[in-house]
Amino acid sequence: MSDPLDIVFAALADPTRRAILAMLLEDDMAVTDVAEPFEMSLAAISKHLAILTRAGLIAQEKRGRVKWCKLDPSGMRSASVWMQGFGQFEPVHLDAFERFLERELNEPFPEADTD
Amino acid sequence: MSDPLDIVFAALADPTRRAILAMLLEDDMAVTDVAEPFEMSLAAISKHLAILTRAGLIAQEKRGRVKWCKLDPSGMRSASVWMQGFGQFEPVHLDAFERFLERELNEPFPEADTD
DNA sequence: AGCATATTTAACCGAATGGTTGACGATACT
DNA sequence: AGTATCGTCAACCATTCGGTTAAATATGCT
Repeated sequence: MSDPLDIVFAALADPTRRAILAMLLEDDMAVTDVAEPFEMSLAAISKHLAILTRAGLIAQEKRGRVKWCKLDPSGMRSASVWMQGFGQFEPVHLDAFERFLERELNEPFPEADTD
Repeated sequence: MSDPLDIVFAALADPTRRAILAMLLEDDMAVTDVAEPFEMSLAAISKHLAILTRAGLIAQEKRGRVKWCKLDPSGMRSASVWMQGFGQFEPVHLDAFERFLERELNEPFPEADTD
Protein backbone atom coordinates (compact mmCIF):
# COMPACT_ATOMS: atom_id res chain seq x y z
CA MET A 1 0.00 0.00 0.00
CA SER A 2 1.78 3.11 -1.11
CA ASP A 3 -0.96 5.61 -1.90
CA PRO A 4 -1.71 7.57 1.28
CA LEU A 5 -5.41 7.31 0.49
CA ASP A 6 -5.19 3.55 0.84
CA ILE A 7 -3.91 4.07 4.33
CA VAL A 8 -6.46 6.70 5.31
CA PHE A 9 -9.48 4.80 4.04
CA ALA A 10 -8.22 1.53 5.47
CA ALA A 11 -7.78 3.27 8.80
CA LEU A 12 -11.33 4.57 8.64
CA ALA A 13 -12.70 1.15 7.75
CA ASP A 14 -12.47 -0.18 11.29
CA PRO A 15 -15.27 0.58 13.76
CA THR A 16 -12.94 0.64 16.75
CA ARG A 17 -10.79 3.23 15.06
CA ARG A 18 -13.76 5.36 14.08
CA ALA A 19 -14.98 5.17 17.66
CA ILE A 20 -11.58 6.32 18.84
CA LEU A 21 -11.73 9.29 16.49
CA ALA A 22 -15.15 10.19 17.82
CA MET A 23 -13.84 10.04 21.36
CA LEU A 24 -10.92 12.28 20.46
CA LEU A 25 -13.31 14.77 18.99
CA GLU A 26 -14.50 15.47 22.50
CA ASP A 27 -11.11 15.63 24.10
CA ASP A 28 -7.46 14.70 23.76
CA MET A 29 -6.76 11.51 25.65
CA ALA A 30 -3.99 9.31 26.95
CA VAL A 31 -3.61 5.86 25.40
CA THR A 32 -4.83 4.06 28.51
CA ASP A 33 -7.94 6.21 28.66
CA VAL A 34 -8.64 5.65 25.00
CA ALA A 35 -8.49 1.92 25.64
CA GLU A 36 -10.69 1.91 28.71
CA PRO A 37 -14.16 1.65 27.09
CA PHE A 38 -13.12 -1.11 24.70
CA GLU A 39 -13.24 -4.78 25.45
CA MET A 40 -9.87 -5.52 24.03
CA SER A 41 -6.30 -5.41 25.20
CA LEU A 42 -4.27 -2.26 25.56
CA ALA A 43 -1.84 -3.67 23.02
CA ALA A 44 -4.62 -3.91 20.46
CA ILE A 45 -5.62 -0.30 21.05
CA SER A 46 -2.00 0.72 20.81
CA LYS A 47 -1.86 -0.85 17.38
CA HIS A 48 -5.04 0.93 16.33
CA LEU A 49 -3.54 4.22 17.46
CA ALA A 50 -0.40 3.53 15.45
CA ILE A 51 -2.54 2.92 12.38
CA LEU A 52 -4.47 6.14 12.94
CA THR A 53 -1.21 8.00 13.37
CA ARG A 54 0.28 6.56 10.22
CA ALA A 55 -2.88 7.63 8.38
CA GLY A 56 -2.52 11.19 9.60
CA LEU A 57 -5.80 10.99 11.46
CA ILE A 58 -4.34 11.54 14.90
CA ALA A 59 -1.11 12.85 16.37
CA GLN A 60 0.58 11.49 19.45
CA GLU A 61 2.91 13.23 21.82
CA LYS A 62 4.64 11.74 24.80
CA ARG A 63 4.72 13.67 27.99
CA GLY A 64 6.42 11.86 30.76
CA ARG A 65 5.20 8.32 30.64
CA VAL A 66 1.84 9.31 29.23
CA LYS A 67 1.28 9.50 25.48
CA TRP A 68 -1.40 11.95 24.51
CA CYS A 69 -3.53 11.46 21.44
CA LYS A 70 -5.30 14.20 19.55
CA LEU A 71 -7.02 14.52 16.23
CA ASP A 72 -4.97 15.49 13.22
CA PRO A 73 -7.02 17.00 10.40
CA SER A 74 -4.60 16.11 7.62
CA GLY A 75 -5.70 12.53 7.09
CA MET A 76 -9.37 13.34 6.99
CA ARG A 77 -8.61 16.22 4.69
CA SER A 78 -6.85 14.05 2.14
CA ALA A 79 -9.80 11.66 2.09
CA SER A 80 -12.17 14.54 1.71
CA VAL A 81 -10.12 16.11 -1.04
CA TRP A 82 -10.22 12.87 -2.96
CA MET A 83 -13.97 12.69 -2.63
CA GLN A 84 -14.13 16.24 -3.77
CA GLY A 85 -12.10 15.62 -6.89
CA PHE A 86 -14.12 12.50 -7.37
CA GLY A 87 -17.57 13.88 -7.07
CA GLN A 88 -16.45 17.31 -8.01
CA PHE A 89 -18.81 18.27 -5.40
CA GLU A 90 -18.68 20.17 -2.36
CA PRO A 91 -17.86 17.52 -0.08
CA VAL A 92 -17.13 17.23 3.36
CA HIS A 93 -17.14 20.74 4.52
CA LEU A 94 -14.13 20.49 6.62
CA ASP A 95 -13.74 24.21 6.83
CA ALA A 96 -15.32 24.54 10.20
CA PHE A 97 -13.84 21.26 11.25
CA GLU A 98 -10.40 22.35 10.25
CA ARG A 99 -10.71 25.68 11.94
CA PHE A 100 -11.70 23.80 15.04
CA LEU A 101 -8.92 21.28 14.84
CA GLU A 102 -6.24 23.65 13.76
CA ARG A 103 -7.03 25.85 16.66
CA GLU A 104 -6.55 22.76 18.79
CA LEU A 105 -3.37 21.83 17.01
CA ASN A 106 -1.87 25.18 17.71
CA GLU A 107 -2.60 24.86 21.35
CA PRO A 108 -0.12 22.99 23.45
CA PHE A 109 -1.05 19.56 24.67
CA PRO A 110 -2.89 19.73 27.97
CA GLU A 111 -0.96 19.27 31.13
CA ALA A 112 -0.94 15.71 32.25
CA ASP A 113 -2.17 15.09 35.74
CA THR A 114 0.74 13.76 37.63
CA ASP A 115 -0.08 10.54 39.40
CA MET B 1 -18.19 -6.36 9.52
CA SER B 2 -21.72 -5.22 10.08
CA ASP B 3 -21.54 -1.44 10.09
CA PRO B 4 -22.11 -0.25 6.54
CA LEU B 5 -19.38 2.33 7.03
CA ASP B 6 -16.88 -0.46 7.49
CA ILE B 7 -17.84 -1.75 4.09
CA VAL B 8 -17.79 1.61 2.36
CA PHE B 9 -14.42 2.70 3.73
CA ALA B 10 -12.90 -0.71 3.13
CA ALA B 11 -14.15 -0.53 -0.44
CA LEU B 12 -12.55 2.89 -0.87
CA ALA B 13 -9.26 1.69 0.58
CA ASP B 14 -8.19 -0.12 -2.56
CA PRO B 15 -6.53 1.85 -5.38
CA THR B 16 -7.99 -0.35 -8.10
CA ARG B 17 -11.47 0.26 -6.79
CA ARG B 18 -10.93 4.01 -6.53
CA ALA B 19 -9.65 3.99 -10.09
CA ILE B 20 -12.77 2.14 -11.19
CA LEU B 21 -14.94 4.75 -9.50
CA ALA B 22 -13.04 7.49 -11.28
CA MET B 23 -13.58 5.75 -14.61
CA LEU B 24 -17.28 5.41 -13.92
CA LEU B 25 -17.46 9.09 -13.19
CA GLU B 26 -16.85 9.69 -16.87
CA ASP B 27 -19.22 7.09 -18.15
CA ASP B 28 -21.18 3.99 -17.30
CA MET B 29 -19.30 0.92 -18.42
CA ALA B 30 -19.61 -2.79 -19.00
CA VAL B 31 -17.57 -5.10 -16.78
CA THR B 32 -15.21 -6.11 -19.57
CA ASP B 33 -14.50 -2.48 -20.42
CA VAL B 34 -13.90 -1.62 -16.79
CA ALA B 35 -11.35 -4.41 -16.66
CA GLU B 36 -9.53 -3.50 -19.84
CA PRO B 37 -7.01 -0.92 -18.53
CA PHE B 38 -6.01 -3.05 -15.55
CA GLU B 39 -3.28 -5.63 -15.55
CA MET B 40 -5.27 -8.21 -13.71
CA SER B 41 -7.78 -10.86 -14.56
CA LEU B 42 -11.40 -10.18 -15.36
CA ALA B 43 -12.33 -12.34 -12.39
CA ALA B 44 -10.41 -10.02 -10.08
CA ILE B 45 -12.19 -6.98 -11.48
CA SER B 46 -15.49 -8.78 -11.14
CA LYS B 47 -14.77 -9.25 -7.45
CA HIS B 48 -13.84 -5.58 -7.07
CA LEU B 49 -17.11 -4.62 -8.70
CA ALA B 50 -19.02 -6.89 -6.33
CA ILE B 51 -17.32 -5.17 -3.40
CA LEU B 52 -18.16 -1.73 -4.77
CA THR B 53 -21.74 -2.84 -5.27
CA ARG B 54 -22.05 -4.20 -1.77
CA ALA B 55 -20.70 -0.89 -0.48
CA GLY B 56 -23.36 1.05 -2.35
CA LEU B 57 -20.74 2.82 -4.42
CA ILE B 58 -21.89 1.47 -7.75
CA ALA B 59 -24.99 -0.18 -9.13
CA GLN B 60 -24.99 -2.93 -11.70
CA GLU B 61 -27.69 -3.82 -14.16
CA LYS B 62 -27.66 -6.67 -16.58
CA ARG B 63 -28.79 -6.04 -20.09
CA GLY B 64 -28.55 -9.08 -22.21
CA ARG B 65 -25.24 -10.65 -21.50
CA VAL B 66 -23.62 -7.34 -20.63
CA LYS B 67 -23.64 -6.03 -17.08
CA TRP B 68 -23.49 -2.27 -16.89
CA CYS B 69 -21.87 -0.49 -14.01
CA LYS B 70 -22.72 3.02 -12.88
CA LEU B 71 -22.00 5.13 -9.89
CA ASP B 72 -24.37 4.93 -6.97
CA PRO B 73 -24.24 7.99 -4.73
CA SER B 74 -25.49 6.26 -1.62
CA GLY B 75 -22.24 4.71 -0.48
CA MET B 76 -20.21 7.84 -0.94
CA ARG B 77 -22.95 9.78 0.76
CA SER B 78 -22.86 7.64 3.87
CA ALA B 79 -19.11 8.03 4.11
CA SER B 80 -19.39 11.73 3.61
CA VAL B 81 -22.20 12.04 6.13
CA TRP B 82 -20.07 10.28 8.69
CA MET B 83 -17.25 12.69 8.06
CA GLN B 84 -19.66 15.56 8.41
CA GLY B 85 -21.10 14.19 11.59
CA PHE B 86 -17.56 13.78 12.67
CA GLY B 87 -16.89 17.40 12.04
CA GLN B 88 -20.44 18.10 13.18
CA PHE B 89 -20.20 21.81 12.49
CA GLU B 90 -21.97 22.29 9.21
CA PRO B 91 -24.95 20.58 7.74
CA VAL B 92 -24.31 17.98 5.14
CA HIS B 93 -23.69 19.76 1.92
CA LEU B 94 -23.85 17.19 -0.78
CA ASP B 95 -26.07 19.23 -3.00
CA ALA B 96 -23.90 19.47 -6.04
CA PHE B 97 -22.81 15.88 -5.83
CA GLU B 98 -26.28 14.58 -5.39
CA ARG B 99 -27.66 16.63 -8.20
CA PHE B 100 -24.92 15.29 -10.37
CA LEU B 101 -25.32 11.66 -9.48
CA GLU B 102 -29.06 11.61 -9.14
CA ARG B 103 -29.37 13.02 -12.56
CA GLU B 104 -27.29 10.04 -13.64
CA LEU B 105 -29.38 7.64 -11.64
CA ASN B 106 -32.59 8.84 -13.18
CA GLU B 107 -31.33 8.31 -16.65
CA PRO B 108 -31.83 4.91 -18.12
CA PHE B 109 -28.82 2.77 -18.64
CA PRO B 110 -27.32 3.41 -22.05
CA GLU B 111 -28.21 1.10 -24.86
CA ALA B 112 -25.72 -1.67 -25.22
CA ASP B 113 -24.12 -1.99 -28.60
CA THR B 114 -25.11 -5.30 -29.94
CA ASP B 115 -22.14 -7.33 -31.05
C1' DA C 1 -27.46 -26.69 -32.88
C1' DG C 2 -23.06 -24.97 -32.20
C1' DC C 3 -19.82 -21.55 -31.25
C1' DA C 4 -18.30 -17.08 -29.31
C1' DT C 5 -18.71 -13.57 -25.85
C1' DA C 6 -19.69 -11.81 -21.07
C1' DT C 7 -19.43 -12.59 -16.42
C1' DT C 8 -19.40 -15.25 -12.17
C1' DT C 9 -18.03 -19.12 -9.26
C1' DA C 10 -14.90 -22.35 -7.02
C1' DA C 11 -10.70 -23.74 -5.34
C1' DC C 12 -6.55 -22.27 -4.17
C1' DC C 13 -2.46 -19.29 -2.53
C1' DG C 14 0.44 -15.79 -0.15
C1' DA C 15 0.14 -11.60 2.38
C1' DA C 16 -2.14 -8.52 5.40
C1' DT C 17 -5.44 -7.70 9.46
C1' DG C 18 -7.04 -7.73 14.03
C1' DG C 19 -6.70 -9.87 17.91
C1' DT C 20 -4.11 -12.45 21.93
C1' DT C 21 -0.41 -13.07 25.66
C1' DG C 22 3.99 -12.24 27.73
C1' DA C 23 8.25 -9.82 28.05
C1' DC C 24 10.33 -5.42 27.90
C1' DG C 25 11.82 -0.29 28.37
C1' DA C 26 10.73 4.01 30.30
C1' DT C 27 8.90 6.92 33.58
C1' DA C 28 6.96 8.03 38.13
C1' DC C 29 6.07 7.20 43.22
C1' DT C 30 7.61 6.23 47.95
C1' DA D 1 16.44 1.08 45.45
C1' DG D 2 12.30 -1.05 44.64
C1' DT D 3 7.81 -1.18 42.80
C1' DA D 4 3.90 0.21 40.09
C1' DT D 5 2.17 2.29 35.84
C1' DC D 6 2.26 3.49 30.79
C1' DG D 7 2.87 1.90 26.50
C1' DT D 8 5.21 -0.83 22.87
C1' DC D 9 7.24 -4.98 20.90
C1' DA D 10 7.54 -9.84 19.51
C1' DA D 11 5.62 -14.02 18.52
C1' DC D 12 1.73 -16.25 17.49
C1' DC D 13 -3.09 -17.41 15.62
C1' DA D 14 -7.42 -17.28 12.86
C1' DT D 15 -9.62 -14.74 9.39
C1' DT D 16 -9.90 -11.75 5.51
C1' DC D 17 -8.04 -9.89 1.22
C1' DG D 18 -6.49 -9.59 -3.36
C1' DG D 19 -5.00 -12.13 -6.67
C1' DT D 20 -4.64 -16.52 -9.82
C1' DT D 21 -6.51 -20.27 -12.99
C1' DA D 22 -10.06 -23.30 -14.54
C1' DA D 23 -14.74 -24.48 -14.92
C1' DA D 24 -19.51 -23.06 -15.14
C1' DT D 25 -23.44 -20.13 -16.56
C1' DA D 26 -25.88 -17.06 -19.54
C1' DT D 27 -26.71 -14.73 -23.53
C1' DG D 28 -26.18 -13.73 -28.45
C1' DC D 29 -24.86 -14.87 -33.35
C1' DT D 30 -25.10 -17.65 -37.51
